[in-house]
Amino acid sequence: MTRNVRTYDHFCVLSRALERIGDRWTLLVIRDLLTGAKRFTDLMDRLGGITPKTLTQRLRELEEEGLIEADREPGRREVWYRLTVAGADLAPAVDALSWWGLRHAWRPPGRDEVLHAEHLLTAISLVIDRTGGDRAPARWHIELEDDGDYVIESDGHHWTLTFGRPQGVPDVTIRTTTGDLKQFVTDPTPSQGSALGIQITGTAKAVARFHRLVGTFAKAVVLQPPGVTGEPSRRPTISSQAEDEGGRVFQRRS
Amino acid sequence: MTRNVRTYDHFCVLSRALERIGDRWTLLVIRDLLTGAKRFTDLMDRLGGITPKTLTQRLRELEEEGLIEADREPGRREVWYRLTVAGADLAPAVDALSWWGLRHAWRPPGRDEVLHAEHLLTAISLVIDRTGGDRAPARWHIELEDDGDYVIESDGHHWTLTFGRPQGVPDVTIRTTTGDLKQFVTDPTPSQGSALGIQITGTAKAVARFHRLVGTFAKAVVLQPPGVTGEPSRRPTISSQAEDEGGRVFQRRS
DNA sequence: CTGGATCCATGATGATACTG
DNA sequence: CAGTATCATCATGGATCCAG
Repeated sequence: MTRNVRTYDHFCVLSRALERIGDRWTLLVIRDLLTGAKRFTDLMDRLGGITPKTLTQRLRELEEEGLIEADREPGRREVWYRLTVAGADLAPAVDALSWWGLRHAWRPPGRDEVLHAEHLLTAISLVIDRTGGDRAPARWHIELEDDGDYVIESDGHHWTLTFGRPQGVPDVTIRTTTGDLKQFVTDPTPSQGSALGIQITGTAKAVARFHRLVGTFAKAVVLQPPGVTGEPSRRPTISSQAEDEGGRVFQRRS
Repeated sequence: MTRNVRTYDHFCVLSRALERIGDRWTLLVIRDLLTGAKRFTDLMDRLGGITPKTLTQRLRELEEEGLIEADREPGRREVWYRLTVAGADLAPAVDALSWWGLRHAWRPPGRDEVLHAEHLLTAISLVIDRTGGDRAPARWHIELEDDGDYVIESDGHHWTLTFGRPQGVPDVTIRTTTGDLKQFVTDPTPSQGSALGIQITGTAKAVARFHRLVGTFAKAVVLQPPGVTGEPSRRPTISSQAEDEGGRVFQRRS
């Protein structure tokens, strides 16, 4: 009798959590739904390499466990998947893991790696939220000609990314493509924006703030693939309070 | 050519993190090392059901990725595994996932589920840290006759659990066994402590605070297995700011 | 006893093609 | 658009054995 690989049978809150969201792909599905409801093919686009079989299986499991809901309207082909409150409550955990990944598992994009605009924007939002002290309200509308609309905004406390058109008037509107956006964030200056033909509109002050804050991301991480700007960097380049000092060991928290 | 199951090949910080700690058992190993260095068999004890083959593999992977270090002193049998700074930096992510598990994936202990004292104490520390406003400094020494020493303490900002004897003088000392501890936390009153023969020493004030804070855990969760005190509860019983209201759906964060 | 290694079985996942 | 179906492969579990 082989033990069920999907459970741990421990009396432990972390084991319980991992039984629900610890399977391969699961947390990536949650991540993509945290920015807003999506269709099956929207998720397939973002989860490059997943097979439809696996995605179906994950969606069914998540639905059964009450983390997502499927919106199947009769007479409509599309099925929209969205998080329940329990699912959306994973946001702090997803953010904590992403933040760790940014600092300790960073590497420049590989040659054959899929880059979806949403995940680049997620990383930008995360860096702006966690490294800058600037949390004053803002709303940036990013229109990607090849991938729809995104909104990066701060409510005065936190920066978040959402998929879809903005609710309310944006301070800054950016119109470009995924490819140009990727180029731009490595050097988010007005001149680079012009060179790439990116349309950025808004008040001079708001646009300057946009450039400055996106600059914190460019400074924080290395986007160029190995060989373009020098040595590949497998070491983290972002510092936090208790940062690596070359393998020194310590004992729980700071 | 089958794709490597251990990578995602996405340019995404969460994917990068999950490639390192997303495998089965990996985050549970991290969790057990977050409370202090452990030996192979210490980990085997806590990771009930893991095979030595899998544990060896996980330890090698984590060592290679720089998240743990193995302390192999010549002339000594034991190998001590401990977190590097990069590994210990996973603490916020582990805590966030555990906290989600406590609220949304709780269930009473199953009949055949392994309960290790360390994981019960982890959950207690987490609840005290996140639900109470009481973060004044404290140091509780828990001596388990069958499982060594633990310390739950607050530095004035956060409550943490560590494995091993306390550094400094504890405010409260609790001497008992794993089984009695499990019984006690369901009803952490002085009378129940006496009935179980648990030795609790310290000033009256400190001991009263201990009982009160452990009581927040008892009130927060249901420890009894189904049938003992009534209906099984698969629903979470702890409330946080944005709590489930029966499947209502919303859009990213609160 | 600790700290593993080995062999085989099984189930989860991937590749590819196809369908209502 | 939203999946199913079929086959192949790899990770994990069970059981057992072993060296210092």
